[in-house]
Amino acid sequence: MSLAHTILATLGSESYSGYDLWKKFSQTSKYYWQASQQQIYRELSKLEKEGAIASVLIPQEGRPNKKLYRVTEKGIEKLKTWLLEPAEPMTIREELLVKVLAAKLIPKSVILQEIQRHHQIHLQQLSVYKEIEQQKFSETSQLSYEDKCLYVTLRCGIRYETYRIEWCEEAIALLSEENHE
Amino acid sequence: MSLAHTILATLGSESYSGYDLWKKFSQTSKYYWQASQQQIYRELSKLEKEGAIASVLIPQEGRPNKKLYRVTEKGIEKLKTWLLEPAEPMTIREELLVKVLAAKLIPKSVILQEIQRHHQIHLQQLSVYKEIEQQKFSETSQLSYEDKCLYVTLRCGIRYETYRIEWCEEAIALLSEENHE
DNA sequence: ATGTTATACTCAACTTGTTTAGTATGTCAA
DNA sequence: TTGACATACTAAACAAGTTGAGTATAACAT
Repeated sequence: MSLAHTILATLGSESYSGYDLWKKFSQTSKYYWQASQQQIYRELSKLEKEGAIASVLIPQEGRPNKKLYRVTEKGIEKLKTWLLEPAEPMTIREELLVKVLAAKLIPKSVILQEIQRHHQIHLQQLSVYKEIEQQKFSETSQLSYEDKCLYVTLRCGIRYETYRIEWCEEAIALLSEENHE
Repeated sequence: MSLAHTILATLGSESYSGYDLWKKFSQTSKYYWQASQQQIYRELSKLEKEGAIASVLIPQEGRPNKKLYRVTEKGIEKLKTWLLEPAEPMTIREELLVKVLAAKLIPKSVILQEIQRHHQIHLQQLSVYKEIEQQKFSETSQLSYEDKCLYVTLRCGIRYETYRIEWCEEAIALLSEENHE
């Protein structure tokens, strides 16, 4: 859907190779869009074919050559057009919730451990985001509008992890109770 | 991915037609899995083909006939096997965040209005969930384990909407500031 | 010397998800 | 009586996402 637009937006500020984009997407961009390496390479060749991005081959010593991509005027226009369209709230697909929904079929300890595991994962991701917040956005009042936009996406990531953590804690508390009817 | 399992879990407690499932998925099941009518019908025929569910044709007067589906033993086994596997935290894909990321390319008012619109949508969804909470889960201490599982999924929906609402408010506050550097 | 990890990219098969178009019946309001 | 809406389902093309295999180079540790 908007992987193409995410790539265009990312290439707007800096040039990236497919591999760099993948690393960025699987690390810092985790909180707004995730994509696999193959998806990114495929999208890049599609975008290049339609002229939204252009590449230069960078010969490298000691490691494989790479293709550096940049957005073209056409790509900027495509991005702008999309930006003016309304964004739909994303559809929710929570695998863990489906498991909770059918939890009566398996031992309680299994589902509790699974929620506990997710709790840990989200705690860890939260600490990564908070680290970024401290290092890059400690003085909020002095950010440019562009940086504020970036910061707002990070805040969403932080709030997302917090929501997941708090839900895990509530779920464990509720399901651990022994006084079921 | 787990649409099939969501269907199996749903059919575990009650028989549904494809149409009924679609209504359930687009109304109350909004907070754990969403699927379109076509996706549900396709998944149903696939599940029936592999023997995980079975159907009976219910002739109806005054309206088209319908196929009522129920889970088979094989379906229960399939579900149980899946329940014992770990669930991966779902990938995040927030279209609105990608727009915020590239917001510098369009007038500030456009993005602020869009966030405002999402704020409204989530406020409304939250009130729907809170209504369900009041009507079905007002006395938490007296719920059976099975109902507690259901309640925990609703709590996730409530927390999700709250997280979105609070983020929208924070984003509007931050981006509205006039003292950018 | 061998295995592992990291860089950097391509191809193909497959499953999911979306979009659009149908078929058919009945209710209700303008 | 015409159109909109609700029920109930089917089909098919297309886009997006996943999984697995493969090519190639170089650094680093065992």
